Amino acid sequence: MTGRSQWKRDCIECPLLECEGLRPLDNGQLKFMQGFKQGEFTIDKGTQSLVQGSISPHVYTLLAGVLFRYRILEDGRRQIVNFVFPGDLIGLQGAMDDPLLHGCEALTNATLCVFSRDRIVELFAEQPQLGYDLTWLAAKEESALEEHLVSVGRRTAQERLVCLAIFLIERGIATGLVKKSSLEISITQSQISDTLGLSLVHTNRTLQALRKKGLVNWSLTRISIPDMAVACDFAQYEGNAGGIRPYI
Amino acid sequence: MTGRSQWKRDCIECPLLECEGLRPLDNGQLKFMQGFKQGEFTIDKGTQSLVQGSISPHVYTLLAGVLFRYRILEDGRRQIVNFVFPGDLIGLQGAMDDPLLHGCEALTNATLCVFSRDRIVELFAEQPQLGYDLTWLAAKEESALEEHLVSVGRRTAQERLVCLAIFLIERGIATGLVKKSSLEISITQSQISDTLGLSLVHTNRTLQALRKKGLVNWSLTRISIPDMAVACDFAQYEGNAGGIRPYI
DNA sequence: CGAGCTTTTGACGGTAGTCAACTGCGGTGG
DNA sequence: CCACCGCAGTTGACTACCGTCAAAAGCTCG
Repeated sequence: MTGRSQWKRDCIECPLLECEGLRPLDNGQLKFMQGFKQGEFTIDKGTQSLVQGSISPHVYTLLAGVLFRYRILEDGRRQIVNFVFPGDLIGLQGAMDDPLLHGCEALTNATLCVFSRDRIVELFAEQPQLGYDLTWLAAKEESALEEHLVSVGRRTAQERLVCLAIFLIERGIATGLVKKSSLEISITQSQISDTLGLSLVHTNRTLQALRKKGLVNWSLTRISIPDMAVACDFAQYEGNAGGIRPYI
Repeated sequence: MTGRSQWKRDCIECPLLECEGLRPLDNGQLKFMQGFKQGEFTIDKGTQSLVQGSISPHVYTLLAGVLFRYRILEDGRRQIVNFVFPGDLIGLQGAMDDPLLHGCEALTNATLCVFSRDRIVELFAEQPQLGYDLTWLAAKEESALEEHLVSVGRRTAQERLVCLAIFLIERGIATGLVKKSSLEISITQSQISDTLGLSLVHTNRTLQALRKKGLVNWSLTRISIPDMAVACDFAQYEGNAGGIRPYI
């Protein structure tokens, strides 16, 4: 795990408490989490956090920033599997006995909250509601992956791009990252293509086509969708990545 | 929910207790599950169980048989998202407040164990270990979906087919469905193509090519892999769908 | 100003999709 | 009993979406 280690901020000051899209913890839960929390650390944009293949003794909650998770095949082909927004949990799979099958890279500078995987069992025993929330998060993640799978398996290149844009914007809205209906985030076309199972060149051409159609404007630093309803209709997107989520 | 309703078999007689790949429940857990269980029912091969879009008041554990889960777009395009083997949980997402985004169809005659979603909270409160197991299952499912996503996004048609075959056989072994190193199950080529994001015709041709290469033999009723090591190598498959799983 | 990354563009090729017809098999019913 | 139907699989011809290769143009940064 790379990154600069930091002080241990109190959970009462947790930045996620002010996040619109997240259901805040109650006092008892905060107190428990305070003891559960091992610390925080930040990572810089572009750096790896979890590394594929390693067994991590930790679980993390993303406090700020955006990451993405990916898997890489032996010959280098990469598939980006999902994006991680504030409040999302990382490393749960690794915590469940198995070596980590995916890596994680930061799209922006980010800060993570660290928990010990060994003590997850305590969490279930002492805070059933938090255990339930953990399952909720896992189920939601599963649902997002399913939608993603539908895109890659059955949607055309243009539809995939539109779906991804909508998904990211919905998640951005829920986590307060969207301003003036556009999401400021740097995703390279190479990353987009690895997300959608397309080649870089084709991704580029498809993006241009969508700009021309006025469906999605996606530059290196910003995503915006002029008319969300039209876009959803075009891509046959129904998923709901918004809504209130629990966390930690 | 279609299907014939049945008597309520005791959990002590649960067929899953004898399944090699599943970690059996202890007596306390069995007792709890007995009260938690609402009944059983069977569905016939080819029938729908969960229906996309509905809100189900139940969660199910598959006791016998094999199902698959899928999502359908408005215009009819279908993506099969995963296969369900004995011991797997179904409907967790629906239980977590959201309308069900996928449907479920039986590949064989199957029998399901029914639980009430309302009482899931009790489970977390009274049986933390089972709550943990639930999360474990969700995390494992997530992991399987990721691997599937890598296939559809980044593997060639031949690799995808080989991966799927390996995955199904591994799961079949773990649940005792594999005999003489071949899995007897009826999956149509149409279903395969909807799983892998390919067209029906291309799936057919790819299957033939793999038969010719001697990598995978996949007929309407049976899947077998002559040399598992060679197949794994060919498909760059590392995932581990085997291993002991918890259930319920 | 040059190095390196990202985007863009052009040309070409191949994997995979579409359309369509035909075979084989099992079940149903006249 | 056999014609008929429906489903699954197979095959051929054609198309096109998308991948690969290659090169150039913009940008950022040291």
